[in-house]
Amino acid sequence: MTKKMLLKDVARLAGVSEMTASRALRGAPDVSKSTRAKVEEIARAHGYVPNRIAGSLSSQSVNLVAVVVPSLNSFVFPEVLSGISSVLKDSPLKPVVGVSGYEIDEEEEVIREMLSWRPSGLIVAGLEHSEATRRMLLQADCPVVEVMDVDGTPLRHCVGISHLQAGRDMASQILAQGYQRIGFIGTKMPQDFRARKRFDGFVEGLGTEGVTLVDLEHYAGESSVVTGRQLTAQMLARQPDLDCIYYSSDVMSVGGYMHCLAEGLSVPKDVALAGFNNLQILEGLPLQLATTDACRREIGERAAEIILKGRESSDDLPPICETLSPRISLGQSL
Amino acid sequence: MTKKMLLKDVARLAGVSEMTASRALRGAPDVSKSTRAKVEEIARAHGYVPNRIAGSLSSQSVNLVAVVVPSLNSFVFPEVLSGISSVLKDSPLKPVVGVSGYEIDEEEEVIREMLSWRPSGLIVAGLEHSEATRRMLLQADCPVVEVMDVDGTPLRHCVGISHLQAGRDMASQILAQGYQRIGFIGTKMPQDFRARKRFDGFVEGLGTEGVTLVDLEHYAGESSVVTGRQLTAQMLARQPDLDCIYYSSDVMSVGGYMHCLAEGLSVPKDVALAGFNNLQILEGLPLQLATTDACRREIGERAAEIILKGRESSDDLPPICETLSPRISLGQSL
DNA sequence: AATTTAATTGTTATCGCTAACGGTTGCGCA
DNA sequence: TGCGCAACCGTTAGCGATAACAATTAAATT
Repeated sequence: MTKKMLLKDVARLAGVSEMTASRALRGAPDVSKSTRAKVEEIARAHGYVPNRIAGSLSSQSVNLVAVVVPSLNSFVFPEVLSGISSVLKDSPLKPVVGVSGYEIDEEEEVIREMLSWRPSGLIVAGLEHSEATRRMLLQADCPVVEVMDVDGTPLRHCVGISHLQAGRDMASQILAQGYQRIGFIGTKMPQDFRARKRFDGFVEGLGTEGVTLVDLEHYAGESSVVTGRQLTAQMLARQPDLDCIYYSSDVMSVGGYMHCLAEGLSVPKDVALAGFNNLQILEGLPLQLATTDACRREIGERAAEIILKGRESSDDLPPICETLSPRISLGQSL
Repeated sequence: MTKKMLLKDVARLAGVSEMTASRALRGAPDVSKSTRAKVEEIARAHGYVPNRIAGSLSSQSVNLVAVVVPSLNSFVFPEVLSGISSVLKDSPLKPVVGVSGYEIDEEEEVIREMLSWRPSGLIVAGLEHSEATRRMLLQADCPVVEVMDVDGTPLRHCVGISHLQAGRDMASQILAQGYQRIGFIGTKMPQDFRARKRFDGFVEGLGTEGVTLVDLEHYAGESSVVTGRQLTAQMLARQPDLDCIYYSSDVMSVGGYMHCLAEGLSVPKDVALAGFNNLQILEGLPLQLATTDACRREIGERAAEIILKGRESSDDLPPICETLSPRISLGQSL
């Protein structure tokens, strides 16, 4: 009870060999009911916690799934995680999260760290990686799933939506409502490739109708309500006759809406607003803001299913690429 | 390049012993510049990723800090994490997050899993654990820090605030503003011990002035803006003459505020609102909502510092308990 | 030149657990 | 009685790295 218990201690106290104790505690077969009970009893009584470092080294298997996301503050990845967890729930696998901070070099470091633990699978947000990261992922002897985005060349497996298309679709919806003087406000712009793709798709979509952006703000920091509010205030000050703003995230569009509330502007009469992600935060607002559902939870679920599938089949899984269809909801702000 | 590289492969290719290769790659001293360069070059060229499972078993040290929190959706723990990360940044330690879902049994399982990896430290939210968890934590041969809450008996180290006091303080502030018909809305109530303590402190605080709660809602699900809005609507329908509502979280008070905006109620004239946590989401609102800063980031930082300190000193750290002082901000909603 | 001393590199022995395989026991059935 | 087959349990040999110590070389000192 005092010093750290090892398997051999449990075995000795139970009067069996280490191997039998190991089998008993792991729920492996070939152990009689009675000895299993005795071993379990002793282990519990002495607070034995198996050393998975040793166990994993020996069994050459680690029941962890590495999940690498850019941020945990952005409200978007916790939902992906929760999709992953729910699928992994009734399997021996557990998700482990790493955060890359929207930095491609940080991502490399995090992924190297993750892979050094030899996980049973790896799920990473995005298709853009450093060359070294790409090599690591290709050589990793576990299934690797790139998620969120399908605009690009997946290494092998991939689950996501087309952000280019999401941008285009929102553009066509906005144009269909008759808006003409349109602005865009985005955050993390150089680094957030998906936001960038939505922007590109949006501009392209406007272009097909001969419309060009009236104003544009690319903010380097992370999304937040207050940032959305400030940038909206600035943009409307610059362009008083703007009639619609598309934001890189709902967090920002909520900020824009807050600005309108504070200034007594009517949405969408004075200015229309649209965001992206369909975050939960939109739900309680007095006005339903337009957004595109990014299928975050489902992406997590599908990715986890691929990992599970890869574990079952001994040989390599054929490449899987699932493109989900995001749903636009116009709400009352367009 | 094709098959998985081991240290011995790197060593062979570099024409040195495994030990030298190991030293070179770990940046250990006693390796000549030239051989170090050669080894590093070969490792990089072949995409060698060290096996930390083996390394950790051998060195009997794992550079991970386990962090167990109830949830990642609640907007509150990511900030604690970020405090932890920032302190761990320039140390070899890396945080690993586990989620207990506000369930004491789930927490036990997650902590057992975490400890089975023999981390260098463990940070866990809350002071309430199952008996088995308590035993595990006492026996763990790494520093354990309980965070967020100081109302109770810490196992050893502890960093947090008094939620009882936070509740009392908010009560006295509210009473000082002259409110008398007061309601409380809380979520995760049976399981979220800290919300419960704030509630208890709040009721006690009101009691010292002879005031009792007019209405009370204990919602089982997680906090969200929309839930806050709905419960507020219901409560105000039941108690039209309520003049103030205290919420278990800012997420909920924002929902209450949204209800007021939607219904054209004036805050605080028609009803005053107060939340807890000082979440970032409060920042962009048209009206500053009253709240108490829970010192989340600082709690994370202090906890991480204790872990680092514990690593340095070979012998056991004397128990440390840091009680931070939450700051109330009245904003414009009281 | 002989001998320290420091700088490098190699050898050996684990780390704690589990895969693989080898025994032992007991029972059914011919 | 004796063979075959489960059911159970033990022995041996690593898993891939590193700590600790031994050995070698090179540089420095007397």
